[in-house]
Amino acid sequence: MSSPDLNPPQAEAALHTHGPLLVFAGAGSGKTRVITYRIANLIARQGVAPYRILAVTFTNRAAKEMRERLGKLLGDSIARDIWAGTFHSTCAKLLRQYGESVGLTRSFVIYDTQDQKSLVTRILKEHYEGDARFAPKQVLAWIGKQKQEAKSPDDCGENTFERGYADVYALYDKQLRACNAVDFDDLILLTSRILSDAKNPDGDRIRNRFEHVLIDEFQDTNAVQYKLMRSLVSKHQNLCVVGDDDQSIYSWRGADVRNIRGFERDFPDAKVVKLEQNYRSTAHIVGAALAVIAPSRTREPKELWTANEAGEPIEVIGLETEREEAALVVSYAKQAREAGVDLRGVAVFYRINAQSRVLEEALRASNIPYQIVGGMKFFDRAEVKDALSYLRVLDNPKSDVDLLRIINTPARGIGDSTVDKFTTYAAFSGQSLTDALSEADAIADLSSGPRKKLAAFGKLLAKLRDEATRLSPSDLLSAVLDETGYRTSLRAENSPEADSRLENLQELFGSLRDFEAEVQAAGEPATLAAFLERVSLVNDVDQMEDAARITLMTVHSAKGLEFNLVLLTGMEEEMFPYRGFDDRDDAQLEEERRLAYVAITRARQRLVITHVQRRQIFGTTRACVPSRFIGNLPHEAVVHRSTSAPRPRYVDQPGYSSYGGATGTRRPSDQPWSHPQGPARPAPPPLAPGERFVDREFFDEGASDFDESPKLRPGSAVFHERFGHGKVSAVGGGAEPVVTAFFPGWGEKKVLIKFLSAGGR
DNA sequence: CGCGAGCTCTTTTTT
DNA sequence: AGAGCTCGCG
Repeated sequence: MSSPDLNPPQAEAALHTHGPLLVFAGAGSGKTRVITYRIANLIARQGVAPYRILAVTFTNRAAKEMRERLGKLLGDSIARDIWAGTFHSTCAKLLRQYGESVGLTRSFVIYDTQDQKSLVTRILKEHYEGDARFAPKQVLAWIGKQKQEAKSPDDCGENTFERGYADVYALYDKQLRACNAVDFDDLILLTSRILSDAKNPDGDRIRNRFEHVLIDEFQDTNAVQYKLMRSLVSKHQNLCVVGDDDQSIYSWRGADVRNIRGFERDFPDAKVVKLEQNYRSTAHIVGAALAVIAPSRTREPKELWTANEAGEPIEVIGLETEREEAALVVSYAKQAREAGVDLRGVAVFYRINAQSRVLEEALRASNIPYQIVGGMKFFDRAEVKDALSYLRVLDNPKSDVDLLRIINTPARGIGDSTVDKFTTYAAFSGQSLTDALSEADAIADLSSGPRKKLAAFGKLLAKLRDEATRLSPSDLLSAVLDETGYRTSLRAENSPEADSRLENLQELFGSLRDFEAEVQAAGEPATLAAFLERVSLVNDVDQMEDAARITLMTVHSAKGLEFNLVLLTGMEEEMFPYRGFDDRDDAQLEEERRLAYVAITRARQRLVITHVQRRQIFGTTRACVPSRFIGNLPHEAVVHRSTSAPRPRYVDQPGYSSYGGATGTRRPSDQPWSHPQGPARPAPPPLAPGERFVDREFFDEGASDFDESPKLRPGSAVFHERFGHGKVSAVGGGAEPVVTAFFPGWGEKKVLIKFLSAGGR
């Protein structure tokens, strides 16, 4: 296997067989090739049984691709036996088999974000009526964080405030178990518990099962995942982790880049290999990526390089508005299509999903075939979730969240007050809602009408559950849609919206059919449970179609993918690096920088970067200046174009020193960006309330084409009679001249601009 | 009880 | 800008 297929470090990694191995795999350095060759080597030369190899990937799509490649090297029947999947899907599979000791039966369901929210809302209503301390979203974020750090309710809650959260956490977990349900974080956490419980024989069973463990995208593992991994390999230490600290972009969901940076501390015997030659991109693109990541403070030392030719220069294009930007994307796509380029190789990236709509509209209007990854997911649509809730509650009767979702969908006269009394009864008698349904006649609080309706609903479900034992999953779905009247009620609406819902249900049916065919082809039974699990754990990248269309997605979704032509849009301060409501700290800014690095390194041949002067987003118009990351690009690798004359802009824009080639190659400083207009601007005298805010210095000189209201922008310092000094967080568009501003001591306030004056400090 | 209008609130990135 | 929610009416 020291073949010409692999360069020396690649071969070194691929031929490693025992003990811990850390592979730093630079972008485009042939990582997947190394992983597949290494697994092939373990099987073909070392005689390791394929089913004793676990390969954890970041997406199910990556797992599938790995399997396909291995299929070519070793044959499909061997490749099929390898355990390959994400942390979440692997753990789900293990819990189906070994979940009993942590309180799960085989038919447990996986609650998604929406389900979690409805469960927590119900708990808060029941136990904390009227307590404003708890907002479901915040509580869930906090619980998620604890779970990602492997903390149980008893392990957390240092102060009173957190203690309150910990109590909700305990109730929430109790409810989940009562529902025979888990959330995403539980998949990892519960598996980890099984493994680290010395008294649990299942832990050893799992451990013994895997002789070799491989983890890809290791820089994006969190604390529980790390813990799980350590106990998984504690006996044999046959562990190979592959990653790139420069591509760590998931700290916001608990990923800890220290897992990769500190790997050698926990595994002192680890062999370390660095893959530094990039085979993917042109030299210009590699150079651009390096220049963007270079100012990063904390990096594992490594040198990415390429022997590829320089290629086309990177185009940086300035436009007026997001609509023009979309038109530019269309024109590049058209150009590509007319040149006979395969549209599969073209991608459009953006920082946040909200940017996709304008792009989508423009592409649709121009008949350019495209697909969008992310955003509103198919399986998140209300009608699809309704149908799935029926299936889930048939499979797992204890799932109260699902039962509540469908108890009055379609409307069957069971209103809120009936539901309240019913759930109270169930809680009081300690039953699941499904069980309580069969006693509907005995609920003293209810009058005969609601009792009858509940009982009828219970009979309907019982009938369907009976049919479920005989029908295939797809036939069961048909039965559900018919017998519940769901289809009929949508047809009766006779509206375009209802028609599109019916189409979506048809699509769900189709996808269930596809699933059955696929699973049966692999010689396995197509169970409803397996389908529901797959639906819970697929992401949009997994679902990406391999059709001849261009692809639109966030930079996060693009991780691990590559395209011949990448159009990277919205490269403006505040958008990318993104700044939401709050200022960000250095660590967050570093992550934005790594995100930009990921974006650039997805491109093979051509990279086009666009930025606009003003952008309409979240209902307001923002003035925009080019991103500091544009300022980092090496002069010689870039051509600048603009559809309009350059306009004046803030000269002290941090991290951005040259635009249109004005000042050349000076390395920009990389300061926190919280004050784009620069610190310590002299304060103009406050105006009397009622006077208009017209401080020229605060606004862009070239912005006369804005609209009628004064040109405050996020970050502008303002003064208000009552609230004092503050900072604008958003500018309200439309007729009302209002802005949202943050005032220390008062919080976010929406105020009329006429009551504001320019306020320095 | 169900529906609709108006209101508020949010607005990163996702398994 | 958009979704989701609450409130009031039929």
